[in-house]
Amino acid sequence: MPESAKLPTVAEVVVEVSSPATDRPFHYLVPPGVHLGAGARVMVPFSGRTVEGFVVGFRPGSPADELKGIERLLDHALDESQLELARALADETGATLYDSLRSFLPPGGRGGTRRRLVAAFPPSQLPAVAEGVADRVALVEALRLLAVRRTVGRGELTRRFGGKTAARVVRHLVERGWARREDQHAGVGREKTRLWAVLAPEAEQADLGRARRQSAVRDWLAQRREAPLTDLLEQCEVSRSVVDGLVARGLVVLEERAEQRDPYAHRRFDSTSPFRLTPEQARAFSQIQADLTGEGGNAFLLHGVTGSGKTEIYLQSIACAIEQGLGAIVLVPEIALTPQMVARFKARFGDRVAVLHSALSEGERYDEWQRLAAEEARVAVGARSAIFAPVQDLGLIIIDEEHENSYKQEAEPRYHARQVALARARQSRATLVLGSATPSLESYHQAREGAFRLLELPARIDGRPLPPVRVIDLREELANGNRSIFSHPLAQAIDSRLSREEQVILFLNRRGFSTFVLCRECGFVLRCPHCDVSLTLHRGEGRTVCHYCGYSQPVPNVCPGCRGSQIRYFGIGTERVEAEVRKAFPQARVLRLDSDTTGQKGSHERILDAFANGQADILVGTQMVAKGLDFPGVTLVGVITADTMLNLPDFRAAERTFALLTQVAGRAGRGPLGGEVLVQTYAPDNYAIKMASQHDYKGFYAIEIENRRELGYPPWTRLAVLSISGTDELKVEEAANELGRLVEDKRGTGAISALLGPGPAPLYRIGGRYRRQVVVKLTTLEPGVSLLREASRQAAQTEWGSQVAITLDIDAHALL
DNA sequence: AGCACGCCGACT
DNA sequence: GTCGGCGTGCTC
Repeated sequence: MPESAKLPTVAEVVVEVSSPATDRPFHYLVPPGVHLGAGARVMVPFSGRTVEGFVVGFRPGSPADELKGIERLLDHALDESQLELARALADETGATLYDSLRSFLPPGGRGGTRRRLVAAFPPSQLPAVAEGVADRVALVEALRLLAVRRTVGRGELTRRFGGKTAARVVRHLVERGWARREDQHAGVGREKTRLWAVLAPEAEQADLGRARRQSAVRDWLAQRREAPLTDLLEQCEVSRSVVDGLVARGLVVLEERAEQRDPYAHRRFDSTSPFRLTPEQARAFSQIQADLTGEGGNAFLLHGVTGSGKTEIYLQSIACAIEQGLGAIVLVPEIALTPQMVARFKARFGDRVAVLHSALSEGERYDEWQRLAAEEARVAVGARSAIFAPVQDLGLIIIDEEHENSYKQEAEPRYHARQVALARARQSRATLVLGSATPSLESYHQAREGAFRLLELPARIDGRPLPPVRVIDLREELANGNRSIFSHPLAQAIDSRLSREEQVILFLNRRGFSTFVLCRECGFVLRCPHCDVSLTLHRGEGRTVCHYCGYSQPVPNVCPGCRGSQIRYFGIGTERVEAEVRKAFPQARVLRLDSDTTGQKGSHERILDAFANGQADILVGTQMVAKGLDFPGVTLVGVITADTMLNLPDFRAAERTFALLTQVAGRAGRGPLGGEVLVQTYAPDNYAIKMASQHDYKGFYAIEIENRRELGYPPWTRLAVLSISGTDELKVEEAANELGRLVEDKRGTGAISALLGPGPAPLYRIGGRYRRQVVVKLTTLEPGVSLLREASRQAAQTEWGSQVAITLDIDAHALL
């Protein structure tokens, strides 16, 4: 820390201006008497304004320094270890150091100023933009946005128009008086307060004369000295004015106290004890236990088939960590962070668990974060960003379903939770456990190379077999004249389950009713005006919807192309499956679980509870029904079409198909009645479908790892994607070509093994923005990341590059 | 990123 | 003259 000599100390500050040009420390004098360490959050003058920044280091002052001073110390938000991790994160992902540092602050309470634009005109009176005004198109678009939403974030405008145009548009709107800027300084502290009534010490004997209610309250309060005001009013059945009377007499004092919200206060969790482990579970657990109680720092890949009892191993490992005085982080995919999952952890560890996920309010998440920092809670359970949680003396990190895509953040900083977990575990000598029934190719490869220790659970607990999987060739069904969405075997299987009063899950990875609307006369297909996709019919809403940007329009009665009436709907979604089930099996009680039926808070839980309680026979759904659900009554799982994911133009298509089929198949036969799985497909010979039907992960891995080797895809290389997007097609193309040339120039170093593109992204247009990409295969991260960072920085300075948005994604997960 | 500065053409 | 639009360069 700085030692105040005669010359003032100079602090190195990373400012909250996240751009390549400002992604370096700036130097400021530390005012005398101010004590701050690395990681402090400060306000500093910067280019004519005051911005927030993080102190990342110090150097001694010199007489030659002509520096500005730090204006204000906000707090000591980060410590040295967090600084170190943030630096590594920035280096590995190409993100700015500021964005990386910010990840370690509590979500929601994250510092920084949120700049927003607020409409200053009535919604009905859209101001007219004069002809010939510069940026007219952008101005009109911004005004339309403001008219609808009334407030628009600065970041969104930047994404839409590019930095310079966005800045001009904002200035124009403000100067015309059509909008005003609003700077919301997001402080970290956002405590909820509650009024408490406290009895003054000399109050008890005071004569209150005829004030009957006041003396009643005084007597009630005398027994407990203090109580929350709301409780008092309720219990004593008096109004606030009675208490005010006591306050006026000086007998009671009202105090505002900070209160912690407990998001799970209304729920009861019956505590559970550890279950007896099977011999296989015990073998796996003992290795984790040995690391936790010994040296630590090892990484385990827990490859356990569905229903093999991975969660119980997690729970006992956490218990072991807590016994050692260590804390733990448990990551689960966002989609699996259901109340059922949380309940399992709460039931075992009670208040020592802090839950972090997006369904909590900002304040609730902040409180949970603080409970971890204060060591009141020792276990963080949450989605991706919980890997940054301030768990003290971290001893264990668990990533459940480690192959899940939701662990990859698709915004700056573009990290993968697994990669941050590895760095944190290394730093704290913590034990890392990656669990999955279908490990990512990357992780299994690491295990084979010896970087992870492989722990295997090849069988289900209680000796239950994995369900047999039957692959049904839809081409044959079609040849036999069956045009319905249920093959004969599937229809029969559903029928038999219904007659035996067993339960069925039907899975399809697409929501909506029909995936495209086509005119039989002229071939016109209804498309999104902003995106490169066809519109999906949502019959319940009577609209066709774009699944990428949310655009929707009413279902047309006649073809917009030829005015003909032969409009037909093709492609199936879950809404259609539900309708067909009701038609084919009118006696069945059907529930649907997808993001259309789970819009309201709690509806997800309601649907699952209803199914668990046997209030429905058939559950139709998207991936939501595939993950982590445990319904012993389900004896049949039907996959309506396995092909939807297989044909995506992405190098992970086979891996995703295999994983999803395995996961969904795993929902069957978890109870004593056993179960089976029927998979309908037009590609029964595809290796992903075949191997999934045989529950053969190793067989799938063997084929896929060779495919990846031949094509030079991960895990044999690190895949980086430079994306170029903008509203002007020509500018995007020119900028992409320029960027391609710049990357090509850097190939000589050997870090870049292959370069694909520049070319249009498979989804060429989303939300009115054209998208091109340069795909790069790296042999090593360093100097690969620096080279690509440099290329994108250079491209941003070119004529075209400055007018589009350029992003860099290291270890990109999808190429769409 | 966002601010100031300085150049340029179009107006009172 | 001078006002607003737009490119350029810099930020401790």
